[in-house]
Amino acid sequence: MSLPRAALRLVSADAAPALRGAALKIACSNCSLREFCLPAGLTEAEFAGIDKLVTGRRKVRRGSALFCSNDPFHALYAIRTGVFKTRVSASDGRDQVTGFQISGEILGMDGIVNQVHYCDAVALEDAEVCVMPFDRVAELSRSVSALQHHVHRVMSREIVRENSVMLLLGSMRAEERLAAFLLNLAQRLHARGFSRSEMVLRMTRQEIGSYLGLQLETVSRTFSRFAEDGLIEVNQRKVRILYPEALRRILQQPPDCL
Amino acid sequence: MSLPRAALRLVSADAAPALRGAALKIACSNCSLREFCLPAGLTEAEFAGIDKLVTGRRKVRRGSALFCSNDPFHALYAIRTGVFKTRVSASDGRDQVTGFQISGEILGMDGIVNQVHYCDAVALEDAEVCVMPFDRVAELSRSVSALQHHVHRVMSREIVRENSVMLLLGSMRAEERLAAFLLNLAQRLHARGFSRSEMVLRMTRQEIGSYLGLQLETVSRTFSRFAEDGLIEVNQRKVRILYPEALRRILQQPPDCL
DNA sequence: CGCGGTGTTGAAAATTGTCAATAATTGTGG
DNA sequence: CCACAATTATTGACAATTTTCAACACCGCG
Repeated sequence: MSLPRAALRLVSADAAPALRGAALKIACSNCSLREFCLPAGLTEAEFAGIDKLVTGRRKVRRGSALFCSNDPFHALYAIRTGVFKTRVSASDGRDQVTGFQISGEILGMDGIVNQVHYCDAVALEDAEVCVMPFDRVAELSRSVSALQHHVHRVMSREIVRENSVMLLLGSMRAEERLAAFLLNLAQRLHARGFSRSEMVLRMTRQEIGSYLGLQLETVSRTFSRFAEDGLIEVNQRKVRILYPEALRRILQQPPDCL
Repeated sequence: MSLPRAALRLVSADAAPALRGAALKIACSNCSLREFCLPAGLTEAEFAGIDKLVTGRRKVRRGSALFCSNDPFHALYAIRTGVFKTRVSASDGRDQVTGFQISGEILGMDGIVNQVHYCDAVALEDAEVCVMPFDRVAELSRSVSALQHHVHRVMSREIVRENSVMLLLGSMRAEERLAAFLLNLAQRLHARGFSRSEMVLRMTRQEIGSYLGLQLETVSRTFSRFAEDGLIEVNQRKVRILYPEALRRILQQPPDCL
């Protein structure tokens, strides 16, 4: 376990105002999440600029917020470690989880329009993010068109993601929603090198329910039904997908297919 | 009323292939929708560049698509006249209306990520849009930072809008959904100079239902209930809001307030 | 004038929500 | 390290909203 210890030292060094080498400080160029956060095919010179995008890292303890609704907006955040949820609240206190974000994904784009955040971003486990002040992002994208295009793509991807959540919320039944949730999460974890079939959920049934527009009891029951039918194994937060094709089939069945 | 007549002549001139002055062709600087489509506070010189953003206009007949899912992406579209719906489809044919767009609003941002459109944009009445090839938008925003910021804002605004639709779909009951729909549409129409209370819906009950995650019968019944309660007057597509405060109150009531 | 698409309304069915009780797990403090 | 409290998860019974199916009315257009 020497590597984590080194990482820890690096992090605590980050916090200190005086630093030896800027390259060591925060090196996107060496980051294993590069392919998720950054555009591909940058030149050396462009990388040098990009490395200056990230002005620091920030740790967020489980349960606390990276930012909240109405907080002033000044930066985008790239998740290094940990899982977040984003949520919006109605005036009467009801809230809606709008997404779960994992390493390599970007948080904060909701703040650009009004220079104020619209949602809360809460860590579901101890997490760390890279802070990218948005004025730097904007400035650098004026000269590095690969970065410009990347910013456009990341925002467009979020629009498309939300489109598909709207499809889920607007026209799927409980089983379909949960199947879509599990397949999507497994796919994103797998892209990051985790198991294709096993996962440990970092969110509660209530949070899953909020995201899927269901009550927590319905989520729990649907998990149980999937388990009974042999599609998955569930033990609290530990989920193993046994028959991904069956889950995919649930998604594609119109409601009147018995 | 000499201005409108001039505008009309301008429009018909646009249709002709041979044009005298490019400045006359498509003049964002003179467009009454400027405040919706474009950044505020541009210099003369910047306007000159912006006017070159729009390469042409395109008419879309009622019922036909401006673009469809899987169409190659190359432009954003600013709506001049008419109302559109956007919709996404599941593999089994079910579809979900993801939004209704009116004059001054921007279509096509879903296409940026994969250079292919993710949704369909269908005109609900005869419509006309300004075509803004995206590579021009990108290039010009590298030099005109007000435009760059505007593009970021428009995309962020769409992310925020979809967030609030997720809240609607995930945690509101039928009455709340319809109230939110009516208030939102009325507000957008009013910002464009239409009546605050009277409107003619361009979409069917089915389309409203799809957008709100409800069946068309539920939409119809909820309209009738609002009318019975004196909140609105409904006659087919003609709707008049009588007590906007009551509609707003419906939105803010938690479901267990009787 | 009639036809097709659209809208309204009723009755019954079904999915999901609500309430409640219990079990399992996690975190905390002694 | 154990025990207790608090949070989270599961399951059942019942209620409620919404969907489904069906019949009919309305409107606009050819």
